[in-house]
Amino acid sequence: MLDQRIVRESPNLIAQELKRRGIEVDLTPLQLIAQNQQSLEDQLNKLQAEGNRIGKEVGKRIGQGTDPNAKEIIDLRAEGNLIKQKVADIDAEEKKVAANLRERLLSLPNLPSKECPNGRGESENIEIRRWGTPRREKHLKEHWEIAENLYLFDTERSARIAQSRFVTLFNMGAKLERSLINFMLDLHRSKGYTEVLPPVLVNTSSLTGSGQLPKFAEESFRCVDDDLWLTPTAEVPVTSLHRDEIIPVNDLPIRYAAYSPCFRREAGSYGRDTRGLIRLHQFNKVELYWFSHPEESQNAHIQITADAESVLQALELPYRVIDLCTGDLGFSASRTFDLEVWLPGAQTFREISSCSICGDFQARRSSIRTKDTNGTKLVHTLNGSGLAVGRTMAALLETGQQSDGSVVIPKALVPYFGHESIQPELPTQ
RNA sequence: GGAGAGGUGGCCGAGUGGUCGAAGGCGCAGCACUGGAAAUGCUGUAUAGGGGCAACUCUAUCGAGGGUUCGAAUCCCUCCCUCUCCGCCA
Repeated sequence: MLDQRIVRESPNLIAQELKRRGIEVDLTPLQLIAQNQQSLEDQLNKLQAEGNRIGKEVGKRIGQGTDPNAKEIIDLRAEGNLIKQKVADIDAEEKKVAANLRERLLSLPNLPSKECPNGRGESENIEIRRWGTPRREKHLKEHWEIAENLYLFDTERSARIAQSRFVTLFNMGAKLERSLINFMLDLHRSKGYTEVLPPVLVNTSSLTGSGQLPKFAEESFRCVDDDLWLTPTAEVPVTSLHRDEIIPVNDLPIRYAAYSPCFRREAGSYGRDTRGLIRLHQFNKVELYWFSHPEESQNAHIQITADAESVLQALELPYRVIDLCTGDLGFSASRTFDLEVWLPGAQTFREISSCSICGDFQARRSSIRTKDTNGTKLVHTLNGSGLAVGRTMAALLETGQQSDGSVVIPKALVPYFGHESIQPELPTQ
């Protein structure tokens, strides 16, 4: 959420920055609403002050022995009643205007950071570095082909259980998923992250606090009877972990590594990535999340990205780092580095982690502050996948595939997985 | 699900209609004392929005929302949450 004061005083600044995202808005109506809200609040404050004065006067006079039924008291009471009526009217109006203002503010995306490159969309993103050597041989298989022979997962039967875009893992597939989650969490723990296993059902306030609501309701699964939603990413519950808190400055930065299943409707992606583990309604993810002092957040962004990269490096998975341009930026982000892993079967890079700095955007929505000698201020929040587990498995299978149908497991994962490779002749039962 | 108790400042805890934004304690910060520290003493210490160069001041907030009243932390209603006991359950 953007600062109301800026909306009131210099909305052009906002309009200018939103334009970089490709959003053309006239903020004059919003400015008028904000100013109107403030003017109503001002009137309200003055009336309330008058009402308080009368109330105290009555108390004082009765306390001094004036007969509660004396004319002067009755007159004061009448005056108080008059003010009460006016207060009720203005208060109702102010609430209406304030709610309208908030709703509109909540629907505006974050402003891109100065460093974020301008661009209209995906095609104008900037590659900033690569790591590792991609496998470029011909006839490499895609992960679902590899998995079929090894009987690692089944998507068709999963449609019987749930719907399309769900997966059931079996045997070495299930074990691989489990070992990847443990591996990632241990790696991040060793760097000082606090491990978190949050609720998977989150309420409306949590989704609003991190920016998924009100604009993206159609992307989340909802339990209508309970005001609860299935979390689309651990970013949501972890943000709300400190909602309405003032974090002591010495506790910053707070760094969490949260594992959670993630649920997304993937509305509007019909026909895309219909096979395999790339795009599912339910997938596992280990999410990195920082609450940072505002002055430290730039460095934090570099660090959280490096921490996400370290997983790919440990797993020997080649990748590249993309600096998303303003037109491709997510709603809450002010700048984002995407990590794209190389998928040898598809001969392409695919997003496996998105490392974003949100500035005070989520902190203002969620009211998360810190206090130092200069006063109380909003913290900055950052998030990055570390990593999406299903896509990691896809990359591992395609990268480790051998001509005999087996898959070699990277050394770092062997202690977790318990096998150096996955062999076709392993029993499937 | 049934019965009962309760939700007050960073924490504990007083407050049942009139200078209560809220006693007291703890914690924290500053100052004094000390060679240094402990102990002690003094002072300060919520958040948000408005006005003022500032000192300061106004408004709101005692789980949330509504009501009664000139006036509500205090009375009434609704909801949410927590705890205890019983039932059920992985």
